[in-house]
Formats: sequence, C-alpha cells, structure tokens
Amino acid sequence: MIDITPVHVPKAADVLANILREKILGGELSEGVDLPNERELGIQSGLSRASVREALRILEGEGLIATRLGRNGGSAAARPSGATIERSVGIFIRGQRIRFEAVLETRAAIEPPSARFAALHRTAADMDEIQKSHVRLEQASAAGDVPAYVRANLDWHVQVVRASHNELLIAFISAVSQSVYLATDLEGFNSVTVRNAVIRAHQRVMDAIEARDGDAAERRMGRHVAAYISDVRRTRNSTDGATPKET
Amino acid sequence: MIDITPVHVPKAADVLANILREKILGGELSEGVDLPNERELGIQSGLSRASVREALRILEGEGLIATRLGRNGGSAAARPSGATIERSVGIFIRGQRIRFEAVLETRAAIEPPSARFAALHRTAADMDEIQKSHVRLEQASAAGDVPAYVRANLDWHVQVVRASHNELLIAFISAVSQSVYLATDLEGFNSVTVRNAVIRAHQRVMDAIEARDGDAAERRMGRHVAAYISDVRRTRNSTDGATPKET
DNA sequence: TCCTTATTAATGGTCTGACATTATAATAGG
DNA sequence: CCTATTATAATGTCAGACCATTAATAAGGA
Repeated sequence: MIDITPVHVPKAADVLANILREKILGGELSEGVDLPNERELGIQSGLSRASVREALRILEGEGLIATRLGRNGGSAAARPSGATIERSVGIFIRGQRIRFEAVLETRAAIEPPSARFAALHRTAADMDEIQKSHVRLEQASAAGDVPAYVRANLDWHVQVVRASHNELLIAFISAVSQSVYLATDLEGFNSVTVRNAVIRAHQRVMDAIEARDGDAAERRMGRHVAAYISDVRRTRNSTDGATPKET
Repeated sequence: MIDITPVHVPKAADVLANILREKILGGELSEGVDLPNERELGIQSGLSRASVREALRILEGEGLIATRLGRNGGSAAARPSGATIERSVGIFIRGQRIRFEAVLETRAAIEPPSARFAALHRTAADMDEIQKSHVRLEQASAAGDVPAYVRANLDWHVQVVRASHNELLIAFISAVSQSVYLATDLEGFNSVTVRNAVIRAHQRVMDAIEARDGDAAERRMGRHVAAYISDVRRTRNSTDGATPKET
C-alpha cells in the first residue's frame, strides 16, 4: 500500500485569487486595467459567481484590485499601497496587545537611519514639505491646540521619512505612526516647555537634512526620539495611578 | 435647500466584519473561542449566509479568525500573527516594484538598532537559538551548500531580532527577510572568502549580544550589513551587464 | 444647437435554497 | 475495550433571481 501525505485541497476562490494575483503582480494586468466582470470571470474560470466574488474579495483585501459599483463598474487592477501594510500593522499591534512603549521603541529604531537616508536623498521639494509640516507644528503649538499639535508632529516625522525615498521605510513609519497617534496621551503635550523642546529638536534635524549631513541627521533624530520616549515615560508615571516604580 | 455630503453606503459584509473585528480585538472574543456558525450568524445579524461568509472572509484575510471544515468546524477567533504583515509587505514589494537595494537598505536600517535591543533584552534561551543558527550557517558553509547557507544566514538575522523581544521589529524583519531571500543572488556566496567574512562578522555581533553590550552590537551589526550591501553591489555589477559606474 | 431631464442598460450587491464535501461524533459489531 | 461503520453538523460550492447604483443614452424644451 502506498503512503501519501494528507493532500491540501485549496478552495476554489483561493485558486482563482492566486491566478489573478500573479497576473496583477506579474504586470500582465497593469494598474487601472479592468478585469472581466464577475459573470464573465465565472464563465471563463468555470466557477460560480459566488466563488468569483470571494476571490475578488481576497484581492481587494490585499489592495490588488478596486471595485466600483454601477454601470461601467467592475474590478480594476490596482497598485498595492502602504495602506494595506498600515492596516495589517494596526491589527497586529491591537491583536497582539503590543505595549505602547514597544511601538515607540520601533519608531525610535527606524527613524534615525531614515533621517540619514533623508539627508542623503532629499530633494528640494522634500525639504519644502518637511518645513511646511514644521510650520503647522509651530502654529498648533502657539495656538495651544494639542490635538492638532500631535497630528502635525507625527506628520513631520512621516515627511522626514518620505524624504528618504525608501517606500518600505515610509510604509513602516506610516503604519507605526498611526498607532502611535491613536495611543498618544495628549496630556504630555500640555506643557509649552515640552512643545518648544520638540520644535527646537526638529529644527536641528532639519538643519542636518538641509545640509545633507547624514551622520548629524541620524544622531540628532536619535536623541530626539530618545527624549520623546523618556518624556512619555515620565508623563505616564506621573499621570495615571500605576505604581511609579514600574518602568 | 440643505446641502449634504455624499453618504457612504457601507456594504453589509463590511458592517458585520467591523462588528466582529471589534469584538475580537476588544477581547470580547478571545483566542480560540468559536464564533457562531454561518447560518446562526446570518440569523443573528439578519443577513444572508452569503454576506456572512463575505464578512468572515475579510476577517480571515486579516488573520483574525481561522475557519475549519467539517463537523465541529466553524470559525474561531485567532491572534493576528506576523504572517499577515509578511504577506502584505511581500505584496507591497512586488506590487510597487521596490528595488532590491531599497529592501536591503531597509534591513540595514532596522537591524542595527534591533541588535542593540537584542543585547539589552536577550535571555539565555535567545542566545542559544542565535548560536544554533550560527552553527547551521557554519555547517552549510563548510559543506558548500549555498542555498542552505543563504537560508541559515537569513535565519540568523531573524533570530537576533527575535532576541530584541520587540514583536513589531520581528515582524518587519521577517517580512523583509522573506523578500530578501527570494531575490538574493546565490552567486555572491560561491566564494569561501565571502562566507568566512560573514561568519566572523556574526561572531563579533554575537559576542556583543552575549556581553549585553548594546553599543557594540549596534555598531558591529551596522558594519556587517553595510558590508553585505557593498558585496551585493559588487556582485551585481560584475555579474550582470549593468554599467559598473552606477552606485 | 445646447442644456436639462427621463429612460435604459450594465454591473456589483444581496438573498434564497439547494446540494457537495469534509471531519467529527455517535453507534454498532467484534 | 477496540475497531469499523454510520449519522450529523458544519463549511464549500453552485444556480438563479432580484435589488441598488451608476453611467450611457434618448427625449424634450429653451
């Protein structure tokens, strides 16, 4: 008697999704090109419309197609954007109950080298965007609008990484920043002193990027995020009722 | 005449998926707990089984449930793992046509600080795993088995980041490593000299982690990955016909 | 002619009901 | 008590209909 391992029976929708995914990622279906409509896909693949729809839903979840309703609707191939990564990272953080400090730690790990790349690869337009973010930050700080300040702050960090022109780092930072924003305790930024310190640190980082000085950009960004983390730590210990001894 | 913005009409499956997602992420449905079966969910939600299935498919794609077939089958809540991030990052890299060098650059950015955290947070068991990876690397190198060598190499890097005990960094590195592996040109490791240099560099990093010396670990890992990138660059330039002058 | 409005058609969204497939639980037989 | 068989509960798949939305088209009026 022969001895075979348990066979894996793929679901019909998965098979179709795999085929379509390869066509899209392989460039056979480039961005914006319409797929056949659901009924037609069913005929071509020999599957029911239900299975076809399930396959399309998988691809939609992966950001590989966008589906529009109505006449001349249908599914068109799309380029997967960082949004997909942001979503999965967000779910991962919530689902695994990643500690807020670990998220900050991750950001602290990624941003300094990103600042170096930003200094090395930035264009004039990048510099402009970073500075615009910085102005928004200053305005929000001056107006005492803490929520706007926190948003502008995160936006500034994302803009810096954007200047690195490394799409993966941009996606990672965007994903992490999203979660940082949602979990940031606004109380910590009620202090004008704290806000001004952040603004000065940003200015120093921007000077380094402007001067295309990678070493300085990395070093200064490193100090900035480290200071940010200890600020958060201090605020948490003094604000909530947790045992102050815990780190 | 009043003036209202276009309303967004969510799809039935999305609404149900959102509800269930919140229940899972909010801890109301903890890991392993079975959801009601599809027909029951249909009754409770007032939706058809088709819509219920679509909602479940969304959650499955997000790694939030696992569905089993057969009697006592059904969907059970699951903890989203790094695999979801790996998948979306892989699709992102392929879909955006991220250059191989950019992927390496990302790894080079993340690993040094991760090595620092590894030095600071490692346990004895972590050290053990890292060393076991290293032994596998040495064996593959000695045997001249280049594919096994490359796999062991990537595994060693993942193990180091694992020792950081930062789940997000682990997920990022795993995701990136997967793509690095798929795109790595094996030719570059045909040289015993290159392989031995890697092994020595790993040894130095391990010494620093063993000694819990974060500074040294970060510095040495930084040098190692930088050397790796220039090796890849050299190999590519000498192997394929690209203009050797380009950086 | 040109603009506005109604009609129509194409397409995804949803529902219903049935049957197929699979893995387990329950049962019967030794 | 163990093993083989049968029943059952769940997902997987299909077929067909109808609903909802959107854009192309036709009709009508200035």
